[in-house]
Amino acid sequence: MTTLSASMKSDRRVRRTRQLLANALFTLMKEKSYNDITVKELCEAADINRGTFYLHYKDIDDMVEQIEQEILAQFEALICTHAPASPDDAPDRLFLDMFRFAEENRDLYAALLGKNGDLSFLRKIKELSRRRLMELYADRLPEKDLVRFDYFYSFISSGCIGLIEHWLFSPNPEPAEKIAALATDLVIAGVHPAR
Amino acid sequence: MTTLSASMKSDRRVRRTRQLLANALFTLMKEKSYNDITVKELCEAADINRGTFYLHYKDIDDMVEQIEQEILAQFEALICTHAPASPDDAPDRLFLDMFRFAEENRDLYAALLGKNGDLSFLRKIKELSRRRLMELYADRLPEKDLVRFDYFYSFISSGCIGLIEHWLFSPNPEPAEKIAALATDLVIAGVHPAR
DNA sequence: TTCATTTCTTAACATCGTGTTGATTTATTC
DNA sequence: GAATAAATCAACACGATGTTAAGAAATGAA
Repeated sequence: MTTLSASMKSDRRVRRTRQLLANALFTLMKEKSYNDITVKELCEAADINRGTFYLHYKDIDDMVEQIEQEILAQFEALICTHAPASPDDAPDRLFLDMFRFAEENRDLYAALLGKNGDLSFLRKIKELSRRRLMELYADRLPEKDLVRFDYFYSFISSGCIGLIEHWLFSPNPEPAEKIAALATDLVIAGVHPAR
Repeated sequence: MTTLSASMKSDRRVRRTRQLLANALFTLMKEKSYNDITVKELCEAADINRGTFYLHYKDIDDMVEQIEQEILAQFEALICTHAPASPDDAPDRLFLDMFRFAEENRDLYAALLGKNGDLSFLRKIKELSRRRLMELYADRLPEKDLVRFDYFYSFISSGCIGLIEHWLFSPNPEPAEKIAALATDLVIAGVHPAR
């Protein structure tokens, strides 16, 4: 059920079922808050027997959680490949990878960050980004004010997620490269247009 | 039911019932995702007859929506009192009001922005802030790049909400004045600590 | 205070989604 | 091809839902 035996994910049927369920969920989430998506209608949308759902997940929350864990693990692995930057480096490369990753997982991101999405997912990915940014750029700390430092990176990581949200739902989205460059600009040169 | 007759809100019993329900909801949301808070347990927590709930709300989603609408209307009224700033003004005053408002409605904010909160509320309040900031500082637009301008303010408004989140859940929160000043700094002087 | 009005309570009801079961069929791996 | 594992199907008890009608309690206005 919640046990992910080795066989469970290598079996093509399992992958198929889970994929169908995930796709159906993302589709339904475009129109309905996932609070009131029932297991019944999810399975009907996926054309999967309702009993089968319970072979994989405890309930819909559990399903979302598993999906989130998987994607967050990938995300963490990705941003941890970046070595601490040299003093003059900008976080271009890190941002680029982050935005590319969002691009590759557009459907999932759109569902979980959309208007019927999951706030806890937003918080988790934001916190991962924030922690990593702080680790990578800890040496640039203006030592006098630690609290301020915390708020700095809360602002930045939230801002970047804001960029992703705006980007995901814009009619004709720019390539990841452009957004990454923009994010770098904002973080390096400051955000105020009047500057 | 969903009809808010004039009498409905002036009657003390109505105010009492709705207040009890809201408090119970916020309390339950500290521990449970509001997906799986049932009407039954909510009413038991509020010590309100279950039938009474349905005199006020269609379901829990409807309840949350009504609460959000009310607070968002107040928020919008608040930020619309601010006249367009003179060219050299910083958004201190606007930020200060925003953070004070969050402080006054701490329980509600903590519930709706907490880990079991509502992403659509986050989006709405962010979008209101963003629109207002753009209206107030439209004249500072660096005309060459409109898309960039959009992203600018997505970044800023998300960043500010990020500050609020970090602030709400920090063990001993600073006064609103200090956060407002910090937000202004970030927006004016740029975010990068190395500067 | 009194009285008409409105809200809250109580209990009962049919309905629907839930989560589980056992038997059967289908698909996959080796 | 045979053994294994997953998906289907039908059936089940259970609990939350949303609604109803009648009675009790609280309210605001005269």
